[in-house]
Amino acid sequence: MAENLVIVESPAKAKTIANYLGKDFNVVSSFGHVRDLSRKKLGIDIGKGFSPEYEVPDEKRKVVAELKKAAASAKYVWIASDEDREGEAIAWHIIRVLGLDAANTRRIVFHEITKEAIERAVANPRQVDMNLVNAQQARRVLDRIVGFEISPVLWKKVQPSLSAGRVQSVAVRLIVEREREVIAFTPESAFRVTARFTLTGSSGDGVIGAESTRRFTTQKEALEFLKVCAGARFTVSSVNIKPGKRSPAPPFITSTLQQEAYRRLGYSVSQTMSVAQRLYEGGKITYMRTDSTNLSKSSLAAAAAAVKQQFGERYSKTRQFRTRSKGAQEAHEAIRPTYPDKESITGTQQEKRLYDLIRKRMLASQMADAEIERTTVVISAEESDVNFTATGEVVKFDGFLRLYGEISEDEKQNGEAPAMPPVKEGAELEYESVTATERFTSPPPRYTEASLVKKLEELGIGRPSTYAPTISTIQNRGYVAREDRPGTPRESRVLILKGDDIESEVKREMAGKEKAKLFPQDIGMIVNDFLADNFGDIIDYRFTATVEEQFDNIAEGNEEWTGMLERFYSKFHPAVEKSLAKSEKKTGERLLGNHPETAEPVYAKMGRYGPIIQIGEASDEVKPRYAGLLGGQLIETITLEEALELFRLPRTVGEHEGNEVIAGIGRFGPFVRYRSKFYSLRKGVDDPHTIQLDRALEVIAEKDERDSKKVIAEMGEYRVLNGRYGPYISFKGKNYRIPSGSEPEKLTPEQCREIVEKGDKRKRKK
DNA sequence: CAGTGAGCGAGCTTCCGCTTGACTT
Repeated sequence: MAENLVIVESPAKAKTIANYLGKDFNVVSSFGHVRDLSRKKLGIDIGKGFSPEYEVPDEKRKVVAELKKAAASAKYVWIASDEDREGEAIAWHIIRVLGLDAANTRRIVFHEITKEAIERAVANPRQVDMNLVNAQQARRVLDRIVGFEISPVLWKKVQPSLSAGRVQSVAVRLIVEREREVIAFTPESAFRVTARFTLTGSSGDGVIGAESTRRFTTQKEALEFLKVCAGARFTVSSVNIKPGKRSPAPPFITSTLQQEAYRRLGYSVSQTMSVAQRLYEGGKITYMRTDSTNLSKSSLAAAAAAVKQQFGERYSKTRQFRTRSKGAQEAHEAIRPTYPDKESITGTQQEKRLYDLIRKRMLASQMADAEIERTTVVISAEESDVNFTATGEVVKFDGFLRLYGEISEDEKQNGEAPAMPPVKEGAELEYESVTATERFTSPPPRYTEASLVKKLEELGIGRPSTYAPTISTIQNRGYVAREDRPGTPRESRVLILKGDDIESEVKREMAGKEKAKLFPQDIGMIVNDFLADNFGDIIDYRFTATVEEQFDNIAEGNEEWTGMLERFYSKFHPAVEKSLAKSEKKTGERLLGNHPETAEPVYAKMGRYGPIIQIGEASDEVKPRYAGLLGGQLIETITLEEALELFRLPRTVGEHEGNEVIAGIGRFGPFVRYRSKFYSLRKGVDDPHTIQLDRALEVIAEKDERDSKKVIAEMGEYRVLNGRYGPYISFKGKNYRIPSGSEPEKLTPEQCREIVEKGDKRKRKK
């Protein structure tokens, strides 16, 4: 038995370290925290100095038992959890849960997993830092109090099962406020003038694309300018060549990896994390939850060697980046390939692409700046004081761009800045065309998952391990949804001057088209407004930064952690009491106007099952009429006309064989109903408002046909069915997968029974 | 699962951060 037991947080890390430490060390993992506050109860005795009641959760029992056993047979226990607030607390909890003796327990830390770093750590053990542990306890207890005291207020005042918290509520607030900016935005248009010039005569040849230095607010002004341009003599009035350079971005941390994987590969935040997790477990990359851009010495050397080997000496430049994010705890390295010289890996397509991105970003960060020559040409005509400018870019030395090109939003739209033909001052030009295009200003952009992470990180809210879960939480609670929008058609006017003729055109474009953007939902807006009214301090963007400062004070030993909580709670708890004392329930009710025929009031508000329109006031005599809002409609913005439109459904389409055919829109979209069976209508194909009986019957027949094919075979209680994931067996309300290789049509009842029994066994193992 | 609800009441929901499974009928 090994004399030494080393406990780290992650099993993948344990495996690597074991290789460096050799036979005398048994390296095991705690799988993160081993205990926490009770899941059900508040778990804090506020009256007794905020004393926390910790429990080992069920799923951690096994790990703890194994750790205990391993510790009992070791002479020395080394706890090598991360060197940050959470890591220190993990170490302390392990000591308490395992009942370890301080005398033979050693706390060690390392920031990178290299032989040298680990040997240095082992040579310098220390004790658990209780100040740091207390800072974590303060953080934990504060988050629990905020979450577990505000959420029940929401259950009473808004809706059951809702939640609020220091991180998620700010995330929702960002999205709600951005949406309101978009709603309040009115686009303005102006005419942007571009021209294509050709060099003439002795000036050489080539084409230059240029843009006017002025924009014109009205079509009339734009037209007048084009008239001035017609027949004007254009010359190059100045040529300015400026050298410039571009530097590579730092290697990835969690938030930048999520952003780039979204931008370049289209991965969602959670997708990126799970692919990265697999790469990490396979030993292909370093740890993927990190806020540090630091690179280990050995990886810098490996990267330099790889760059020199692939591109030559001139391309290599060793750099170390300073971490810039707020509140970074820097317990790990940047995300990089374990072996930077390894160009590709085996794995799924997704894994290969993400690895490639991580590797290129890291190697590029160790490459030389790109050298660029930017040419700006000013073109003018005597007839007008409005000039044209053209810019061209020539890459003199590509440096890191060779490996990791940039894609800015501009470049995505316009492509690379065009190359410029060589021109001299005074060169004469002729226009091929001059085009005035009406352009509209855009509202501030809605958040994507990735840009929300970026914003949260800027505000210092949340940690690398929580970005992805937070985004899931606010979607699971129904506060926000990731949606596409087709946009609305908009006309843009275009004037084109060619020769002496000016033509006008109207271009149709889609305004406000969105893909995978985060949209607030009604319940998110109502909860946000409720929190803003009652708990403004908590959802203030600076709240986390303020408490983080206090946690830092505790960590440095300058403040008692219970004192800090005392001060916080003495202000926070009265706000909870006050919000409970207010009797009204928040439904976000909004009066849209009065019904044009009956003059009854029409309201938009939150119902038990979602947002609804209500016509009429509820009383003993009057029973109001209700209709649900459609996807994309908001209580805040729906108009009276749109609201009344909703009452045209459900409608009777007609009668077939003595039964009514009804069309409507339900929780899962538009449908027709026939003999109490529902048939979904495809968006963009059939509209429940207008669908006719013959078409409705077609839809019904199609689905009945599909359903009849659903049953492959029926053998008493066993039914072989066709499902979303292929054929399966249905037995007593439970479903079972059919092993691959067997033909579902030819299954016998005996084979079915076997499959079901095997399936049940698998389930029971869990 | 396809409507926005009788009445009453018990029981439930919830945080953030550290980790990885199990599970895809």
